[in-house]
Amino acid sequence: MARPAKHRRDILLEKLSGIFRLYGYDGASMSVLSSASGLSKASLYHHFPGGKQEMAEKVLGEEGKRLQRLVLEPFDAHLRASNALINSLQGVGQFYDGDQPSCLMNSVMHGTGVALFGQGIESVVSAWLRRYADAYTEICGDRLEGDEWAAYALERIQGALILSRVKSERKFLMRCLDELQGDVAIVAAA
Amino acid sequence: MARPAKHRRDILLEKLSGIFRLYGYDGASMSVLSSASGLSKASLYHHFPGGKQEMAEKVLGEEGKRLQRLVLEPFDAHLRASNALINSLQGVGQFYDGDQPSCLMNSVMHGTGVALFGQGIESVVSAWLRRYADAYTEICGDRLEGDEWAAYALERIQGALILSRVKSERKFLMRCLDELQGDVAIVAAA
DNA sequence: GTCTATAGCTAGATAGAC
DNA sequence: GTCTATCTAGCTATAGAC
Repeated sequence: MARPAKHRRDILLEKLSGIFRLYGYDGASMSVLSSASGLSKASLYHHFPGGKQEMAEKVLGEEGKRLQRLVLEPFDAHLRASNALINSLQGVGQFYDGDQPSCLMNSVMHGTGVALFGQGIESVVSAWLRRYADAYTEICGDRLEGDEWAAYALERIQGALILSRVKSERKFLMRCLDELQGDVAIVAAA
Repeated sequence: MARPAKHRRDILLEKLSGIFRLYGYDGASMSVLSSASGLSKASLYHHFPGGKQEMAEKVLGEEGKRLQRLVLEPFDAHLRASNALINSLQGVGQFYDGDQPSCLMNSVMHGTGVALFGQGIESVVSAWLRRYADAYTEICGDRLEGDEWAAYALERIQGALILSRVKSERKFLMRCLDELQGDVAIVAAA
């Protein structure tokens, strides 16, 4: 008997995550969350006594774990910095999956969500920036250049997500990730 | 007597614009729009009989005109393509003003706003992409490279706006615009 | 753990006085 | 052109049966 409850909770969180991603925090009403999850509003309150805010917290927590696993953990594997970076960029492609990839953290960073989650999101983004800056600094030997490349990489990724969503084409994200991996390979070979 | 009514309407639209930018479409409630504008809800309905949707339409219309004037019009001035691009990138810096610049179109591209304004925003972004692609193609002589640079430029700009907002620092946008102008100058000189 | 029913409130929108 | 007062619908959240 393989713990179906936990499994179902993961699925539930994924459904809720999809709604917050599409609607943002204020746009994700309890009615929408209820029909998307297939549970009544009362049942949702049973699972998340803190209501919508707790749902968003849990969903963002899972998203943070996913980012940690796919994008940040490659840097803990004691690889060469260039290989860790390339693995991480491939992880980014998995992290932002689907045909119209978009960033949950960006979706909830408006209206009520800013006050509730802005600080947490800022610290996640900062950690991501720091990892990339450290790795690229190790590759090119210049701290300033490493900082600038990290900002450059995150800008391209986040901007590509916006273009992908606006134009409904995943290719912007894919091409951006390919080019970033190319950058790393070139600088690492030099 | 210099048409104070029109002047005040501009100011009103700017106040409303700031709210939609911060809160998104769903998060911008009539109460918030009312207190931010200093007008009662009934007065807002006098100016915008179509309610919140019409407010957002008018605000997005003004934003479109601003983008046209600051970012796209440089390409109609019969300059060399490289100079037009550099002028346009300086226009981007004016278009996204303030200490924590952010994109109104991105803010309303969630929840209800997608169905209402998604198509209009897509066409604005496409026009922007096309202008940059044409100009860069003229500079480097390669259509494919022009298309790719246009996507690259818009990704960096939109991504820099996200980083600027998350980290509350305008420097990401400024550095990105400086580097894009540097790119253009280098390729134009080659 | 799930539901129906509903409380209490706030949303968008209107009526009508001034 | 602005306001207060108010409507209805939808919101978040809870009570209580099963």
